[in-house]
Amino acid sequence: MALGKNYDGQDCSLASALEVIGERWTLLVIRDAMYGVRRFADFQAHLDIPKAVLSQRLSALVAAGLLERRRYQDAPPRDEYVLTPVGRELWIPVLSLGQWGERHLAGNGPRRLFHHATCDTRLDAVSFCATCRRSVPIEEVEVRPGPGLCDDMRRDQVSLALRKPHRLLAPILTR
Amino acid sequence: MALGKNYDGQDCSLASALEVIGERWTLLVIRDAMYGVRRFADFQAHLDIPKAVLSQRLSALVAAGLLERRRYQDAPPRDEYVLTPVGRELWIPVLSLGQWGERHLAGNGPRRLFHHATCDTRLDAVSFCATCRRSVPIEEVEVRPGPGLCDDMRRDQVSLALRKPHRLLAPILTR
DNA sequence: GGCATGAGTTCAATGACCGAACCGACGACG
DNA sequence: CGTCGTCGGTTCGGTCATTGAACTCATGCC
Repeated sequence: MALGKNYDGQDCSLASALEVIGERWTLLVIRDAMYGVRRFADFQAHLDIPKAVLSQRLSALVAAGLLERRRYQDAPPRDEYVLTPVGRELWIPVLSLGQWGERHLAGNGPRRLFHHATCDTRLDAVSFCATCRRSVPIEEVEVRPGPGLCDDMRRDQVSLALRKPHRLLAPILTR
Repeated sequence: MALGKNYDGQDCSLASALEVIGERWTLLVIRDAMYGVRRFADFQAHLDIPKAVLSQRLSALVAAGLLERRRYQDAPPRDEYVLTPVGRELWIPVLSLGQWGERHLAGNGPRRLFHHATCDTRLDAVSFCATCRRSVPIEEVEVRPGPGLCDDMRRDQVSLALRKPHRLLAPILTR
């Protein structure tokens, strides 16, 4: 059976989710949007993704309501892409999946550490703050470079910006 | 840039995870293995997945250490596929992603409910039991049909088995 | 006017998915 | 013994998705 773009025949919520975020590159685009990437060129440079694929993914995420397109300049017309509240709620699945990858696959120690921005506590794999004893929404999370982040790696502006602690969702303004 | 099967060039744990579970169908296979599906024919019938794709996915998951292949019969030789502890640890990402899909995309109410098998409490989107005040591992979870599950749907043996409460990981033995 | 930049679009080659058919090794049955 | 059914695949050619490279358009700047 053709799974199809819309996962016909699969009667479950997971399939519905995969229908939106299951294509190649999509979850990485969402992850970058969580870091605060907003501009086409920044997504493209940081992910090194083919432009045609990025264009299609961004449009699909806008159509699905996970990103919204915002005009940031009129002449020439320039749009940026910002996570909606629906998109933001993917924070826990994205975090927990990344932590699973880090624990079982990655090696070299954690590349990114996620902290509760207000009390500085490092969060667990489901964004739980042990100090405040509550789950922390993405709006209150700060990402920091971890010991596994190599210094000789990416030179795009987003990678450079993420070498310092950075509040999630805060725009990474590269120009 | 070619993302490649091994997500070359992506320096992050999420990409490592997607390298293993990011292909079409893979996460649905893992989800079925969590329900207790073990036999090739059962995965195939429940998911209605092309056999060649299923065969490749199962082999890849075995190679990656998420599933193990077990001989359940010698004449003729017959293997089944069982989640390893590494595969089981995908429970939270899979659950939270499914809950996101249910909340924002699915409609018709929840098709599956997940309960703490020992105290009967319904679990939240990160498998937290509010009664016991702890996160519940997959080994202690029971899946039940929810109000959104249609009675006129799938007729494969796995779907029929899941119409009753069923302990996760417990083998669904259809023959 | 020429060049650089940003946000794409186009296109042909390659790889992944898919439906359909097929295969081999049994066990069951008449 | 021969035939059929079942299981766990394998094969194959057509369709779709991804990709690298080139290109386009609309600006602003020098």
